[in-house]
Amino acid sequence: MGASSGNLQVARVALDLPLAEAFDYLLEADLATGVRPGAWVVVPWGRARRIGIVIGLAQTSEVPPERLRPVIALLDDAPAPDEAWLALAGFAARYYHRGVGEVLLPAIPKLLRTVPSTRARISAFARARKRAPQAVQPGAAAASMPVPAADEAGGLAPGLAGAPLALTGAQRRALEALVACQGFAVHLLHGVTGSGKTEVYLGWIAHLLATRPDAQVLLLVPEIALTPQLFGQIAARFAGEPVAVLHSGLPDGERAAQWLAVAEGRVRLVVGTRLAVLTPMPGLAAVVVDEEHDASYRQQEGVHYSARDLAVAMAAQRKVPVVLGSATPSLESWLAAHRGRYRLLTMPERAAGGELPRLRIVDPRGRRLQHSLAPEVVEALGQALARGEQSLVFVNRRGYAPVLSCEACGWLSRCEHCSACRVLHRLGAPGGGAAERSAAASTRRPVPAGAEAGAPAAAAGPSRYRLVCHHCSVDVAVPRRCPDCGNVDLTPLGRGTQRLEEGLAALFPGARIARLDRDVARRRNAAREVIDAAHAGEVDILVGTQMLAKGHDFRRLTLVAAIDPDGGLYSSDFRAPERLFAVLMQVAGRAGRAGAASQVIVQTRFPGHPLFAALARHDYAGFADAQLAERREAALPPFVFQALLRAEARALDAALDFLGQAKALAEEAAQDGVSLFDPVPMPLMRLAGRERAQLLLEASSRPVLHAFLDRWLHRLAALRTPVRWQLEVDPLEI
DNA sequence: AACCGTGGCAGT
DNA sequence: CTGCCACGGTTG
Repeated sequence: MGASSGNLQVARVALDLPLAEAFDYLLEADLATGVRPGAWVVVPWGRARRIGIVIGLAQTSEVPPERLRPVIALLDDAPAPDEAWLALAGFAARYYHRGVGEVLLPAIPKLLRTVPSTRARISAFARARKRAPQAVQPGAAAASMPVPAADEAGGLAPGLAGAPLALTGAQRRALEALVACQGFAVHLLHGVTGSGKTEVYLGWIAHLLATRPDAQVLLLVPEIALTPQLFGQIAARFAGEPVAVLHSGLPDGERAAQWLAVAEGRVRLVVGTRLAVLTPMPGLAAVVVDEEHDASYRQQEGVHYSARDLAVAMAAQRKVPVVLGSATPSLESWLAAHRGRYRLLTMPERAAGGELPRLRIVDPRGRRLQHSLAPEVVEALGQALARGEQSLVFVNRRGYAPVLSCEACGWLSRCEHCSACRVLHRLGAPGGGAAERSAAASTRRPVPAGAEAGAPAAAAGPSRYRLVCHHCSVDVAVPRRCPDCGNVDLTPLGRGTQRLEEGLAALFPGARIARLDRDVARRRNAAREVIDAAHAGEVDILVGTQMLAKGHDFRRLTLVAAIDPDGGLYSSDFRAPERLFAVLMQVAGRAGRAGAASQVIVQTRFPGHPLFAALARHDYAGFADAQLAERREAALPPFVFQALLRAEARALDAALDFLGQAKALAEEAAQDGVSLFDPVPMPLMRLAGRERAQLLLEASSRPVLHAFLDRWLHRLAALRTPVRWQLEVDPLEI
């Protein structure tokens, strides 16, 4: 155990392993002088070799010297050591209670962290360095960013003029506050949909880049937001400025090239999804997190970090300002603004001068519904159609119907592997037999009247429908008769996007209807085609999920109808109302952006719910304050701090047993301010054939939480168990 | 995580 | 007696 003394040169190396520890290696004389923290090295790992990052140097090691093996090579071709990057990874590792290597190495593109073969004539770094990011072209989409050409790295000559913009008073005030800001500060930019937040970000970024030649700025966006529209705005503003784009959909070579250009400070403007936050940025001068409330900032694999929270931590470490922007900020950010930790910048009006849409709440109960639509909805759609204006029908369920049932015996289309029902999906267009792939993306002509008659499973034959589990993706044929009682008359319950699309086609035979959801978007470019068609005025009614909610600016859209968005209202998840309010606000915000009078109709069976009253007033602040009061009363986040231990095993009892042992250990390590709950099966208890359970714990403060977790995890790691487990800090779904 | 060695048991 | 898998301990 005792540290050996002596004059060793030891490098502590972080490796891509799910282990908390870094590993010690000897630095032999030839490397001892060149290796610093942050250096990229090749080390032996058993019989293999791995790339690691040196996180520290020492003269001694806990490991007996005879067991230390030497560092094989220093990758002197790699980016220069970046201490700020190490510091951020160190913070993330401590905060999420994981190893530094688990944070650092997955943040590096695969091509750059594979051990170089001795036969390769040119290193991966040299290859990646040859391609440098280019300026964004107007209309470029993230998936089809211009392929960087060789030797364009030096192409930073161009002017930054950008089109001078007419800013609203609120935009100008927000921009002035940002421009005046020196050092670390968090700004919460709360602007209603259409208030022009992007112009404020871009104006600020332009100012920074114009005044500081070496500055780098990071613009984080949600997954779905890498749209042509955003790149159009960037291109208009930053003519000729190379822009790096980082997201998980890039081909390996391109990802490596973009990443390296950022890490070496050759690109000043970086736009990316959550993973971009862990890219080294030597010149970081500012960070923007757009739609900061968005759940896609949470990494779901490996270390479950929040890119928004890491962006704030990084800004604090680097002493630079950060802007969190949203029309519906997370309650965590809203509270921080209330308490004065964040500076609140408000933009209450739309930039184009358009009125916010009028909002009506319609109760479908006891009404004569047509294809599950209340008369007010049908009438408003008809009127918009007659005026030649566009409508958007929002349903947050994809597929044809959420469940298939047997009314004779109560059978439901449950998934065998998950605790959820399989969703009925239609494979072809309602009128023809074409496959989903070809039919869905294009706008359709109406189907012959009566096409929807009867229950589809029976009327159309099972081959045109499938039952799909949205959790494990198992996809089975629709049974011809009830598996339990033999009844041939199976009934789809509820409505998804496909069934609503079909209903609308029957109601409005002359209308051009297009659907957009994840099924449509699966086909390459299909989402783009639908959006383009909508922009070109080739669509009268858009039907879809929240995919339609973000970032799009449909000029002729004057009606938004949200159909039965009730799922979130009385859910066991205390964050459900917050998410529902955000998505409704966002989808409502698609209406009337060009200034035309517009309306939003929410069809709901709970018209008296205060959420809708606040929504009708466009009153985010009122809603958020009421939610915070409830959360305070119930001692829920953001007033307490949570962590969740999840366990997964073939049998539920094994998972629960493990969590029981974990709880016993926790009670030994517990302290004032920490409360432990009982192990319970997870809401989606069974997933892909694995049984899952969880143990929730709460603490009165972050320091208390982290001190407790340190002691607890130490004991937990010593517990040998076949159960897979993982700790989630600040869990979003409980 | 990936790899190795050990040990149990079935099969030729 | 060999071969295969399952488990558990190690990797510096």
